[in-house]
Amino acid sequence: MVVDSGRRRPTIEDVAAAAGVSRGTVSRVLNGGINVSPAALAAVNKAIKQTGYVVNTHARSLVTQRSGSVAFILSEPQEKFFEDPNFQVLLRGCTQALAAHDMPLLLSIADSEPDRERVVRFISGGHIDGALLVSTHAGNPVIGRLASLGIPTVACGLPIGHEQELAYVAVNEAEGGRLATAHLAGLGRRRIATITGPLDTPGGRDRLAGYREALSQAGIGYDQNLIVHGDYTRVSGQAAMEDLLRRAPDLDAVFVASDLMARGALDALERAGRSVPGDVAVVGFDDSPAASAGRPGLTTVRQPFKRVCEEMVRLLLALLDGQEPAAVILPVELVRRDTA
Amino acid sequence: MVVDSGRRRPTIEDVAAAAGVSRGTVSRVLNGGINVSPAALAAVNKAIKQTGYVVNTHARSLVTQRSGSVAFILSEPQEKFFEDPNFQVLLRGCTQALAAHDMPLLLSIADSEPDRERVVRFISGGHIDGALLVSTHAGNPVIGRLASLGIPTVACGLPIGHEQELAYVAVNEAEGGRLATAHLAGLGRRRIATITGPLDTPGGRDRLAGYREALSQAGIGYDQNLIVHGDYTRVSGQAAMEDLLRRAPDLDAVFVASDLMARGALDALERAGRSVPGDVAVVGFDDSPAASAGRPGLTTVRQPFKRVCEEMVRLLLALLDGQEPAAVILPVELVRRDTA
DNA sequence: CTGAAAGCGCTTACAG
DNA sequence: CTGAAAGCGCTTACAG
Repeated sequence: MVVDSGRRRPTIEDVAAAAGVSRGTVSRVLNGGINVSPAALAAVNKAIKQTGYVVNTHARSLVTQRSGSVAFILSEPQEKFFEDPNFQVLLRGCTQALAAHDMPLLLSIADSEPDRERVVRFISGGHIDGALLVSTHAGNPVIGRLASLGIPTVACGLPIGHEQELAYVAVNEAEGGRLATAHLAGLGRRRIATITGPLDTPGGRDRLAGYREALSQAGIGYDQNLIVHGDYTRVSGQAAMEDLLRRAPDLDAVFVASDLMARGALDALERAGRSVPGDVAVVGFDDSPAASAGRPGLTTVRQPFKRVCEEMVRLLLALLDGQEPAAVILPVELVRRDTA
Repeated sequence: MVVDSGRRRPTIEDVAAAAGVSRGTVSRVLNGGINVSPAALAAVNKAIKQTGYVVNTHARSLVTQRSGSVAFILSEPQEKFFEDPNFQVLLRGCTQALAAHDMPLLLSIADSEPDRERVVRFISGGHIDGALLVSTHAGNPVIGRLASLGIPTVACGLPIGHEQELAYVAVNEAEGGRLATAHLAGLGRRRIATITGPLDTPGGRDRLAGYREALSQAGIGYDQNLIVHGDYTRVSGQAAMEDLLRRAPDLDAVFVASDLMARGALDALERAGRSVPGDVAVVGFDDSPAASAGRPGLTTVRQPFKRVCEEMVRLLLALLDGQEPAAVILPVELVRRDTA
């Protein structure tokens, strides 16, 4: 490939001339090589290499009415964005899944009302073909806007209140909560507490449901004192654990709805002089670096983030292809480390 | 504004018709309103509102030969990307600084050789006007590629080995190291250790230089045993601290070249039964959430990340405007909390 | 200050 | 299978 930033970039015309065919034929080669003779195909490919031709996406988009790019919309309060490692994992995964289709990812951050306005304006300006949406909270206005604008959108996680309109990829949250709690019960623990996420998030709501289900399956009674809520941050996990230790000093296990909160809970347990897992067994959720890096290694429920991203991109491409919105639910699995 | 995803989007032609002027006049209004009569200006603006017109960027780019978007290139090994909160801060800051200019940010992750190839191909395809580059390590091949392709590029941090070719925004790393160490000396500490970053990064190299300068200014001798190296991760900070405690059990302070490593160092000190700041005073670097959230609050050197991002974008726009590459060095400041 | 027109680089029926 | 041609929606000299 000849790269030359100084000279005019070669166009389809240059390739056609070099290959001795028409512009139409070059274009056909570029778009899948259908209805092209083997000889022409070979000539054009050679000419492309020779000239260092790269398609001008703007010219292409102008006629196809497609931008060939998608927006990744992160609609979370700022603090979350900074702290929660899952966003980074999702962003990275989606970038790479799209790159595999040669599609660039436009990052849009919409964590304030003016930003949301701007993002919606940008989206409705036709700059992108579709959107990948990451927003955990129910009632986020961006969700409704995208849906009503008819922008092909795939949400990450259950879009509470818009399950019917939007395509989405979620993990089996309830099963994760059940798995974690059943594991603790299987260890012989009977006073199993839980630190949930916000209840207006699927992760908050459904992991708790799984917890309750596991308790009932294990024949363990339900105790309101063993349930406290956090907001997925490390400090909230620590505060929640301190709260639990006050309310239920006899607890012997805790299922925490995120690894980050679990780390905070471990801090609190250490300060309270409780050994882990001896006195209190702990299971987190996510299998993020917060679980695998650092000591002790955190037993947790693994979310298949890479797979989530791949499915999101697959679903979005299907939408762009005219298919109906679909939902994908992915399985989770327990990862045993040191804390339970 | 009328948004209608069903109907054909209005074009400049529709606006011209509604305003009773030619397409050229509408275009002039769109591009700054120069050489347009007040009456025409008003009519066009009204027509734009009425029709809900939004410019088709592809058509515009096709004629202007400018994409109007820039790439944010993150060229770091995967682990770093996941753990280091600074990348997230930079990404967010640049996204917002660009959004203020109505420019979208294309995220490009180049942490493996195939990815680097892809990113360079994408960039050289003319899809973007310029690049914001985040890559801490010297000798990163992407830097040279961008420079030789003539892509307007602004680096975050000193681009070691390419200081003359590339525009960049950096903080005064050496001054940060000096400030932190001088603060420790001012506290009466005399056995001041340091945990550096990798020495092929400006942050590793220059913060260490500042440390040495402060020692010499304070009349404290230099002791090789008090210097160990980490890689900016939390676990590396912990390991480095353990190493230091073995090599120099009498140390009474430590300057750590990142907050995350400092957290790891605090873990090690706690395990070793050293009180902070009583036995050992600790200063970090960055003023990231790792410093402000969590206990104890970490005394640290604040990097003005928001400002860094704004300057990067300003510099890039200047480059796109034909100006010569410039460098901006931003000041740092000490933030006192609990650990020193 | 304004309009008519050329042209940016593609794709895609259409006719052959 | 292939070429000639129209057209996507803009911007920008050019002439007035």
